[in-house]
Amino acid sequence: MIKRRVTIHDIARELNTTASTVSRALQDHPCIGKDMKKAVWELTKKLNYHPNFTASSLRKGKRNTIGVIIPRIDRSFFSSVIRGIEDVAYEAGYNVLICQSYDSWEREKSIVDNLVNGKVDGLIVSLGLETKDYKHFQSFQEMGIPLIFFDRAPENLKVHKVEINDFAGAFDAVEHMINQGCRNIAHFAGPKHISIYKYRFEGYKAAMLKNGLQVNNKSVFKDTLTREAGEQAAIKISKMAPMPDGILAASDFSALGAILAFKKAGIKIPKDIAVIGFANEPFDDMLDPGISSVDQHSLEMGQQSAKLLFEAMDDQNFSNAPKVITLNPDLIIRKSSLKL
Amino acid sequence: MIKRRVTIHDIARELNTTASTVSRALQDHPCIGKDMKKAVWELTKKLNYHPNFTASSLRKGKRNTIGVIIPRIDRSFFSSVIRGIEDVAYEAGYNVLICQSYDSWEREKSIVDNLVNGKVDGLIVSLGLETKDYKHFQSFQEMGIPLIFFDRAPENLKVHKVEINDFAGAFDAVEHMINQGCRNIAHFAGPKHISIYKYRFEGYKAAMLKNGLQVNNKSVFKDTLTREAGEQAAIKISKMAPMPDGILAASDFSALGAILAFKKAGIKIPKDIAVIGFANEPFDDMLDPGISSVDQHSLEMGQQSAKLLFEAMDDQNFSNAPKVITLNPDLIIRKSSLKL
DNA sequence: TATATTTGAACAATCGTTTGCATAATACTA
DNA sequence: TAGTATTATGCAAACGATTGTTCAAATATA
Repeated sequence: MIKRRVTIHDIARELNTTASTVSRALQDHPCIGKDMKKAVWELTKKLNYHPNFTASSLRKGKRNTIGVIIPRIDRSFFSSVIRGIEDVAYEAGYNVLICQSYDSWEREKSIVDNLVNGKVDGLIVSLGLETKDYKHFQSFQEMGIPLIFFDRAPENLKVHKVEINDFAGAFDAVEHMINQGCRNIAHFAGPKHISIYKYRFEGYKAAMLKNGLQVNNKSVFKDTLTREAGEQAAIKISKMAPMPDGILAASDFSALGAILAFKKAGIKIPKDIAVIGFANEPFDDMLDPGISSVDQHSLEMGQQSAKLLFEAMDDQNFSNAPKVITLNPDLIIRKSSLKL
Repeated sequence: MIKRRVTIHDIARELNTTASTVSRALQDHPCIGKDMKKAVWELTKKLNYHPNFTASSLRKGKRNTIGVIIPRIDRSFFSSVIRGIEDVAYEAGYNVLICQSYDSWEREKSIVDNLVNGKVDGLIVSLGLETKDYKHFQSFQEMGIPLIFFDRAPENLKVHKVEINDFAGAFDAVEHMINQGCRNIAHFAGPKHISIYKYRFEGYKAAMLKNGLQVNNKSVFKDTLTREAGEQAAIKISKMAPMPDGILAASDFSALGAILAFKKAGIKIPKDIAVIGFANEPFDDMLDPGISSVDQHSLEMGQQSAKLLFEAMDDQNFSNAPKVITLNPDLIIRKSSLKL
């Protein structure tokens, strides 16, 4: 049984004044006298008054809420990004609305459509794996609601985004393995239509070529992002002759799957084969051997995304010049890649 | 540059009718003629009309949004619960507002105060570690906004909650270790003022006593929930004589810390000492040995919490009889506790 | 004392939808 | 033909806060 809320009108009636005066008093408006303010403050306490946020939002045309769309929240990368976002939003007095696309284009579209009706003042998105066109974000843009992408961003589109230098991350990881004596390095790739995976692949190739090493097509495993896929790939690798002596995985999960499969097969890591993953998931540090990985600064990515969004919301003309923030990844070296 | 939104008045003007007719047409109200409906529908498409959610919320007194307060989101237990909540909410056409208390009483209070102004139609909470009184939730209750707790719920308070049978979880885990030959089992406990940790401790004691085993005060490690605390405790344990031959940790993280410390010290798991944790974190399955753990059905906990909240929101008189849903934990047995 | 200035507060419109009630037009019954 | 249903629509008042404008009283100035 929801009780009728106390409103500023109730306060006004009790004090023989009007709602506008009460409203101004609550905002500490200079035009309101000291006594009146005091009286209002005291009565709000007494009556347990809470301003109606919806009414205020409607009048002010601002919801103080930002939306976040991610594939799913129970992935440490994403939950960590959200932590960063929520943190910045909280400081700014904003709330965060979370939506999961589950990598489904259908659901992503339905979420965007649901959010476009003024529920949020801005939106932060990491695209689902299925998403290849971005029409559903158009109405958002048309409404003039600021939009920021992070990690998985649309390619060839002038939008604000926060990303890491995936090319450099992959490049450095591969060079590190080469320095450790690897000469025949395999790659666990992700879907090429997603730019982050494309760039990781490019970085891998570039490092190989720069060091005079061949990229063998057989050593590039497509769509190998999950633990299971990593296991399968490892089984194939263990049967190759000559067997690769290093792997750059585009995901920590496939790196994990491979490592566990190798262990089972009696293949030594890093002695027989070095492994480096991507994302620096918490478990990298818990395993033996620890998994070397490219840290994506997920927390910072969230913070930067939120900050960029707030900039865009503050500055009306911000959208004219899409801003791209590129974070530098850090190669976290652990035992899985230390041959020397 | 936010453009002025198209409103039902714009639609009405164009069609020489009124806003109320447009509104009803959009709702497919039986009182509106077919032709008019069609005309309205077509014009909304053409003008790219999106209903203003805030205005609708204000009028209907309903926000279609639920709030969630958790200590922090980048813990797989919590992110998994939220996944469950968001899932159920999405199906019901509700949005989810996420807030992190960081286990701070101060912040928790500030969040609750911020949410009480009608931002949400209902609230799901897992308390912060610092929280010992629940006054800040009172205004929420007074407003008649349904409130559900999960996992960390207030004790001795008649509130709706979803919890697992922590007593049974701990009890079963200890009996399992006893069956594996353990006789001197230690416990890594959490703060006693939080009921879940209290019950885990009780379950541990009960299983010991039932099997004629002593509970040694020295074997109960207080506030040992983090990886670091687990490491410290393991170091102490390794110096005890006789050394315990089993540990029930109230957290997977302290179990992890202990296992890593034991490994370093050359103490064999489970041969020298068995270890069981709590929460069945994803990493339990990745380590060698795998960590046995009490699964808390986090996803289901989220789903049930959301469902319970929706029940409470539907039924005005629901609050009269606080409902408690208790999930049965599952003991997931892995190598860390298999001596036989 | 008359006028100008400042201060404090009231009036009323507005944000965009929703909805109870009134009304007009048409169809149907007696 | 009058009277009753039925159908389709308009009118206007909400929802609760915000804010530009107006107005009255109090104070200061000439």
